[in-house]
Amino acid sequence: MAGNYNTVSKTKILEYLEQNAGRTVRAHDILLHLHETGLVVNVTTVYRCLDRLTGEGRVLKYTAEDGTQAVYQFAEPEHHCEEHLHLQCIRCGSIVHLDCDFMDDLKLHALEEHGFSIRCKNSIIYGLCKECQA
Amino acid sequence: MAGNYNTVSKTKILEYLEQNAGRTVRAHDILLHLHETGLVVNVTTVYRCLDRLTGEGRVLKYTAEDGTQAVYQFAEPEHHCEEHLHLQCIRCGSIVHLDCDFMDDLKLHALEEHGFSIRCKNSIIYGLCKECQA
DNA sequence: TTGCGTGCAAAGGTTTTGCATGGCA
DNA sequence: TGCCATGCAAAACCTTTGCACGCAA
Repeated sequence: MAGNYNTVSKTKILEYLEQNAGRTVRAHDILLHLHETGLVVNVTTVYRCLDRLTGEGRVLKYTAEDGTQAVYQFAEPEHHCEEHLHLQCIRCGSIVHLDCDFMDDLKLHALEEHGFSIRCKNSIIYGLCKECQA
Repeated sequence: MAGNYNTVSKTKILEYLEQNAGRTVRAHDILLHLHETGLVVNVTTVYRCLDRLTGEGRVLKYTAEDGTQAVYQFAEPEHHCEEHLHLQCIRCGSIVHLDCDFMDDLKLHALEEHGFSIRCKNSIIYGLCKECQA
């Protein structure tokens, strides 16, 4: 089974994602960070670790607003990120978790009024956060 | 100013998008369709026409669920697609317009409770449509 | 005639794959 | 020891760019 081994690369990548839990990061950011801390890994390894972490549900994968590359976000275990939507600021990249009662209203409305069953995985709503609306 | 000229390519591309208004299509789909109808155009032209149409607000651009490529959708002029979110079925690709009063509630909730100002452009929520929930 | 649109070829960027080697348990 | 993870190089893939030519208005 994949993802069984806890290697240095995988651990360090998850740590970095956890430190940046409030935003999304690109594969390139991770690579740069690892190199800065003295851990020389290959891009391929970064992608493969991210795949495993995504498969384990410990990391969420989205697409950057420009659509040119994938971005990754730490999935805080106790936050149940698979069950609510995320809002991302197009200026600073910060993430807002829509983990409130309104999320239930939204799911219910989509289902009852539009016959649509929302899957939060991969979904992302863009906009501007409080700080960036100036 | 860009987009002034109404060329055959641009017209045919918009027609195809209008015929498929209920779903999103990829640049490759457009190219294939044009070739099938006997109009031989280059991929570059397809991308450039799509850019102009997107700039004019006549076409919406998203990212496919897998994040590997861009998808395009006809923006029905009278529907004000810039003002509401869209739900897309991950099985059949069909699009549901969230153009109802609930959309106002959602915008208001995001703003008042999370300080977040939603931009519908590029945003897409994935899930399963009525027909595909079986 | 002016300037935008197009085709072609090439490059750009991110992500994936094959194969041999290295490392975890 | 057995299997998974990694590095390296190359490929795949979508998309963009430069330049010369063609076409719309």
